[in-house]
Amino acid sequence: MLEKKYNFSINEKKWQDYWFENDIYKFEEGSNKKVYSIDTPPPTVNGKIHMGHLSSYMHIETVARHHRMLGENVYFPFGFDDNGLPTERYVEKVIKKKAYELPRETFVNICLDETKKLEDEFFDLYKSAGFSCNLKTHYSSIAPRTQKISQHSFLELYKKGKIYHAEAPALWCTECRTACAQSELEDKDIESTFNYLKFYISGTDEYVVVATTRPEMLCGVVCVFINPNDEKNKHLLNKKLIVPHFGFEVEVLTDELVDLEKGSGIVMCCTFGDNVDKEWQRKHNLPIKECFTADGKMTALAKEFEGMSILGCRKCVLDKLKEEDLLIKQESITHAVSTHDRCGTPIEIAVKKQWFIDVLSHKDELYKAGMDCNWYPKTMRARYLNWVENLSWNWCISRQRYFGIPFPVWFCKNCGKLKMAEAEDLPVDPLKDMPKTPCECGCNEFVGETDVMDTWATSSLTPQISTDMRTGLGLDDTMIPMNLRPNAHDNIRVWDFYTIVKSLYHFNKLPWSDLMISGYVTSPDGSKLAKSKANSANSPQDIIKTYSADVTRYWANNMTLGKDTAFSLVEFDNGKKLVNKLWNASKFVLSFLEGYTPKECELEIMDKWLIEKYKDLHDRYMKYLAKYEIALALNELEKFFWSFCDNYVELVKRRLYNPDVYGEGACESAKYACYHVLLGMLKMFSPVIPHITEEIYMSYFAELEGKKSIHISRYLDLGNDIDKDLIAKGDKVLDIVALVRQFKSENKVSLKTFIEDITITSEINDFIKLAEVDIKAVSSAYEIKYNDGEFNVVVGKVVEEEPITE
RNA sequence: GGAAGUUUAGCUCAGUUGGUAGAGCAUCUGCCUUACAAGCAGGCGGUCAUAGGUUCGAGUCCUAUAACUUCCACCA
Repeated sequence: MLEKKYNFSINEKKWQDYWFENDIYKFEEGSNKKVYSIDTPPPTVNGKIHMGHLSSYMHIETVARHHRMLGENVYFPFGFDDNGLPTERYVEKVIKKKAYELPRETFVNICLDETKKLEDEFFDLYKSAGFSCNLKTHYSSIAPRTQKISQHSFLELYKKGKIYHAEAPALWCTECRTACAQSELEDKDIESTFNYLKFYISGTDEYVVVATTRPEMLCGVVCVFINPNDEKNKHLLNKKLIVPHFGFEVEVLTDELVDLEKGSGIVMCCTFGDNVDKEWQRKHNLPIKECFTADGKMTALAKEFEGMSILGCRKCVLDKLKEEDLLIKQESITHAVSTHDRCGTPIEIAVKKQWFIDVLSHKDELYKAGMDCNWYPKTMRARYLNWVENLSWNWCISRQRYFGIPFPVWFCKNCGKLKMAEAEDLPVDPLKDMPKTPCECGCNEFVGETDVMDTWATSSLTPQISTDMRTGLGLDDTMIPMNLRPNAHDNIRVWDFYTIVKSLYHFNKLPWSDLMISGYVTSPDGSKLAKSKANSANSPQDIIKTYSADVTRYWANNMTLGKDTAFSLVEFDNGKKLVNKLWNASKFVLSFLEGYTPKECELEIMDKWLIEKYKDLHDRYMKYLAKYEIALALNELEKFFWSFCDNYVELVKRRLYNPDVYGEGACESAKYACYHVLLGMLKMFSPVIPHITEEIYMSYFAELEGKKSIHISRYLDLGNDIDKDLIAKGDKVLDIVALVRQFKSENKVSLKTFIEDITITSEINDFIKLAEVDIKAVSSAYEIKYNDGEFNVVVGKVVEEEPITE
């Protein structure tokens, strides 16, 4: 028997431990069931998890549990993304020191310690949310086995000519002192000034006006551009201009990209101030002048400003220009500047030796791959395609950092030639290990590559990393394509894109067939939820503690797929009510089922009706979930459940209470319907609210079904042959009951008040007569009278005494 | 500048392939009914952003407009 009140804090813990200890969710090796594999997002280990992350995982959870109950063998791995810049920045904050202030090895060791601590915290949270992924054996993106796969991928793609090492312009963060990728850019509105400067024409007293937002880059000007159709300025061609203050001369060149309308129509080009400069440098083969160092200090080119920060130098140069009467005017502007998403520092372009994966020459294939994947919701495909179309940089995978997977590469001390590691020796650390064979030039001494890989170079291999946990096959396509990649929409251009790149290049296959894209949880005012706010009162830990994991999961699963939702605690109340109602309804129904074993019997008409309604619900529920529309499936189920409580149970409870009055057969029939429909509903609720459904299931159904958990049982499928006619007629009976209730409500009497008679006019009286006993019981009526005709119900007089049944 | 999304009851949102506008919350009126007052019954409340179009019929399809949101590009 179920207790009077359900205590979630005791029960949730109880079942979490039970599931964990009994390996309820384990992947069944050697089973011949259909496999359903999920490429679980490994959380980035760089701080706290907020409600947005949690809700996204709760969607994945529901899908995993759903497929398990469809009878599939669900591969639901788990891992941590615990290397790379995000982790380094987290650690730098914790220890209040920059990575470069410590010896490399010391810093890496601190990273390993700190991530371990955080991972324990994450682990507890995942468990307390009732997650059914494999928490026992998880992968880590810094672990040796992962390093091996990642380095192997590097070697393979290098062999295939997809990776190249080149001194080329790359996006550079002066704060993190590393190169980064296009996907790490984030626009930020920054206040600045547009400065109109005098460029004198060499050998004359005339000058032209050139506008710039970056006067500190004057020392790096390599030429000046005008539009080839610029009549006003064409006299400048073949003349030289003098760069203000710095005094050196530059040529005037033409290019279509120059906007005639902007500024004076004359643009200075430095290498590199922005993307266009990068284009021009390549196109016109311009010299490269480095104005600043890796950490954002001006170089000797800046003359007296050497050593200053970029912004400091800007200010001093402007002062100087004013002093020398070279600054005509300044306009205040706010413009969008590309910044580094990890630290918010404006991104520069710097030339360094970097490792790149070629993506620009495969745009077409990458575009097609996006077309071939199934995106849920469909509109998310556009974001991917939009990103691929706008790609303008090859994927720079090298980072001048420390806590990452090293490149398995050395350089010969003698000839400087690259030396790649052998696949069988992986993983290698080129700073500790040495190649086993000499260089082609005969030299035996090497210098290891100090750069490390971008974290996405590794996490783009999660299909292989998680497969490897099972098979130990490393870089292998045994489980490719996986069934599902779930993540939030911010990761489309990053993780999803890079994973497609790797899978296409390695195996010429899509990494997965389906993508399920979650929306964001925003603050109540609609702004982004920041990780920094995760410690507030609404931390996942606190929410789960206060509202239970089930209610939190209910909340998360009510979000429409792909749509951002403002976080609101009010929404949790519905979940609380549902859980409470489910408990009470189950308690009530089970009180009649004690000792009952289901067996076929002659069914009363309204019991048949309920079964048909259930089949209809089951059908719609499955169709929605097949499209990952969890919220809609849940909504259908809830509507059915509340109607089951308020209508069906009310209709049959007297039959259940009084078999002596209504007959054993009528009671059996109600029990049959109650048993199946309650069980079926519990199963359908269980992916979303796994704890309370388990508690109810285990108290009664588990033994009869011979299962050790509801979560490894199958859904209750009562067939697809739905009798729509019976459903419509039964619904008419509910209409009659509703009209009687309305009558009593309008007359302000209790629903149990007895009435003399009900006169029903309808065209389906033969059917209604079959339900007469139930109608009489629920409406406390003495007598039902029938007329043929258009549907109408007339309720008779209220009477004082109890009607005599039979 | 390009793309996507949103606009439905006071609030938060559902609304499958076109067929009489839905739920929860809020509010109001009742009801302690042998599971549940964290409940039950009932009521009030909507020119479905605007303007056109297709259709026997449009919240749903098409075209334009407006407002808001997001992504991308621009960054001289």
